[in-house]
Amino acid sequence: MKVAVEEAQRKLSVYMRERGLKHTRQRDQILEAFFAAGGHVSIDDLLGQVQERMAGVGYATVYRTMKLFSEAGVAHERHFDDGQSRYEPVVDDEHHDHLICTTCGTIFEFEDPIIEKRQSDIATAHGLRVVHHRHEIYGSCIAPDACRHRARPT
Amino acid sequence: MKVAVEEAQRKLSVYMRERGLKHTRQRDQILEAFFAAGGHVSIDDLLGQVQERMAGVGYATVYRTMKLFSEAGVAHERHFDDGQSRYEPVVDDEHHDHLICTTCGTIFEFEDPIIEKRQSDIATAHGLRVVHHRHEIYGSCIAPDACRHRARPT
DNA sequence: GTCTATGCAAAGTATTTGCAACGTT
DNA sequence: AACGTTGCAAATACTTTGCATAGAC
Repeated sequence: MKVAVEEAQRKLSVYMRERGLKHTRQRDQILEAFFAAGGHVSIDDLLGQVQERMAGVGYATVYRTMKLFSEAGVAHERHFDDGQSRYEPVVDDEHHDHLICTTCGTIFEFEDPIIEKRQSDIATAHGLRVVHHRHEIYGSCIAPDACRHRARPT
Repeated sequence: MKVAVEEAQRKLSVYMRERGLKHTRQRDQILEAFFAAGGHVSIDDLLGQVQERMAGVGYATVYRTMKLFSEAGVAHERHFDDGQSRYEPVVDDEHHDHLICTTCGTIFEFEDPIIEKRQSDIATAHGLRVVHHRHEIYGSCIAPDACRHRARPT
């Protein structure tokens, strides 16, 4: 993970330098907290994490910063069924989709070449070239007891 | 289409009768406007259509009614990338996913057995049973000129 | 010193809810 | 008459924006 943050820091620095944006303490802290959080963090959660490192940071800064990170290509914004924006680190520009457990809320990631292939065939058949896609599978635990073990504090 | 509304009316009547809900003029009108709209209508658009038939209807009624329709199984709520809820009629309980043209906004529907199969295999591999899924492919027109022809007023 | 970033509070969106009046059964 | 429904306005949840001050370069 250390490596991932550093790569993101470099990528972000380049992006900011190119457009005369400034390096600030809050942007540093937000980036670190964001990568430390692992993935699929909501703004609320992230703000909480950031405030532990640096009191006084407000929502606006986190919102603005995450938007910046998305534009710089170091974060990806996601919208699942709960109506909040969630962000996940972009690592090596890899792509994946999500499988969400409706029992415990765990979010799994998956990537399936067959599905990807079908998608682009379907798009082509309609005269389109895939720009991006969203694919979320919501499922309930076959064995709820086992599922509970995977539960994480949202 | 005539047939579809009638089927929905029956389904809805049964649902309402079962729980002592009442038949009202606005529910009738909303159902008709909804089916007449074809599919993927936003609340705003639908309210506009309904008000042409019956002035004075407010947002709250349309929101509440569409929620009722979803619960009764005659409408399906969708959330695409524009941040508005859109609804589409449920016809014969069939399922489909969406392919959206980012050039002209046209929404195509598709259904692919191979993708469906992969999805349930992936869920099973993670100990989950698919409850529902969301699959949207966003694509840009390969031939924009041809694409424009398909454009529809939103 | 110039110009961007921050933090706060206010403003936006999209949607939901409380409540008195109304309509259905 | 009893109870669900409507329309309005207020409330809510999430996100964005205006603006004065603070900070980066």
